[in-house]
Amino acid sequence: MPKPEVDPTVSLRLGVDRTSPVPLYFQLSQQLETAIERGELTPGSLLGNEIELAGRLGLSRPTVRQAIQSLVDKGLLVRRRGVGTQVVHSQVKRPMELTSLYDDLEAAGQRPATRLLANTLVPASAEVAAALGVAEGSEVHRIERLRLAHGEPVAHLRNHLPVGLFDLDGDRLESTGLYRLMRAAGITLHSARQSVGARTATAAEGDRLDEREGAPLLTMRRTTFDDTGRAVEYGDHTYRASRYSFEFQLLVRS
Amino acid sequence: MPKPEVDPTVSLRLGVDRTSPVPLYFQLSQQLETAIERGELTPGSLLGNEIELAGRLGLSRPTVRQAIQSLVDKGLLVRRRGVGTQVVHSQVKRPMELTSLYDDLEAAGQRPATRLLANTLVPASAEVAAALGVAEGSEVHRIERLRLAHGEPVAHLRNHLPVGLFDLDGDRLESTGLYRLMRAAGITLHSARQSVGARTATAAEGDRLDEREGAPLLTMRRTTFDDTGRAVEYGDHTYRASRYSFEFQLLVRS
DNA sequence: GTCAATGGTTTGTCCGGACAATCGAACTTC
DNA sequence: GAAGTTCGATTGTCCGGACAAACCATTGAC
Repeated sequence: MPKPEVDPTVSLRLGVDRTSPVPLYFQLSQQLETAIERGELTPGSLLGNEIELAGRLGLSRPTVRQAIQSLVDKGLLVRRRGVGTQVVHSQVKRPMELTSLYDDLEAAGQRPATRLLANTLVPASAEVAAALGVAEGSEVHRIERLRLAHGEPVAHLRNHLPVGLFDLDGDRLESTGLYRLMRAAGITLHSARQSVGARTATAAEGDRLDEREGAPLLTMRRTTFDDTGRAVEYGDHTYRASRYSFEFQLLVRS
Repeated sequence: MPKPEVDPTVSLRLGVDRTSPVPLYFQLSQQLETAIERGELTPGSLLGNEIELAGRLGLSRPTVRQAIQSLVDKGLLVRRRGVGTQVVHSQVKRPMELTSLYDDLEAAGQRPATRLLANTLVPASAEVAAALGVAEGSEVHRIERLRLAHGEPVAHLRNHLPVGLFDLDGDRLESTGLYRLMRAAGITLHSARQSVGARTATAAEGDRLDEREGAPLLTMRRTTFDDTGRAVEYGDHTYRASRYSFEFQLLVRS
């Protein structure tokens, strides 16, 4: 019985534009990714071997491998030596990224809004100084914001930032997220150290978030670093557990 | 004024063993990683250009690049075109991985223990069936465990698993983590979809975890998939917020 | 003094080739 | 029929080279 299993990439309109400044491997990986998203490459199907694929596209094998590897890193493909490359049966949504709550809510169609509660300079407490790597008592920015979705409070965000990093404009703080402002100021975010916990609301916290005293809160503390290793932000956030939870995908790094 | 900034890798004892079955790029990346951990490569220092490094080690540039790239992916190094490769000023600990609580506690020296509360076969509820991709009402394993650290309860773990995946031995469930058992059974874990939230404890939950009713709990729901896309586990866990929080590192994928 | 042009350094991308390691299936042997 | 063997297929690793793109410091022009 002949196996009618053909390389599913042959029917795809794959092809690269060599006049484009976009790297070839990136063009290919994007085309493959959209094909997977659209279901044109069905989960579990083999991809056809690299050498043949390279020949058909007029690319070298290293270039094709680079494209495939980037999708393997994203968790969309799985390679097996001696077998081939398969599309993962994916419930894959998105790995946990370093995004701001604002972008998350906006992507979910939740119409985020921000109410700026405070934007001042304060002496750094011991905790803040340790996180930001500055001297205790030295001046740092302190921002407090209330984040709303559909007009309802979702989270209380308190952030401390070193001075002189970029312009903290009150208007812009209300119209977008902090991370977007930092990126726009030329800061390259690199990594963050996070701690997620829970506690019950005090009376004051309850007032702020429209919850009762004793209501469950999700807490997140985060120190963010840029690619030079500087701490650029320290955040201490509380979320209404009734309105928010962290959703994310984890990949096994092998 | 002359800059005495020399390539710090020259003083390192770097070298590869070509008779070893370990890939050359892996040998190099490990040597670099340990050098960074030991502080022999200080944060912020340049690494010396790839071509010269390759020549010194008797390797090709692609191999050296592969080694460096793996450390960039781990967040230990940063590359800049026209500048060089720098060691990140790292607070880097560990990116969020797909680990079991058992391993986490053990790594932290917390002497974990497990009390097996239940290990039965039950018909799948709608929620479990949807998560595991089986028919509602079909039989699935149900495990309930209490996780202790230093003899104190830390978390209540309820897991559902499809039948026929591997042998669920009660003794082994008490002596190690679930993920270790799965890996030992030849299952290749690939990814997981997680949701982290908070709520207050009911009276029954309080009893189990040695907390009062109304105490804050951290909740985590997780569906884990293997590399074929099968759901291999669905977990519904509650942690004592007073004793546990999630600590992890996030990297910006660029 | 300030700004623009220049050039050197370094990483980014891409090529073509070679051999090894691993997997699965077909085949052989008992 | 079952177990071991062989073999083709596919990815993993490694090499050497070439040019492009981006960054930084220096130089030059105004």
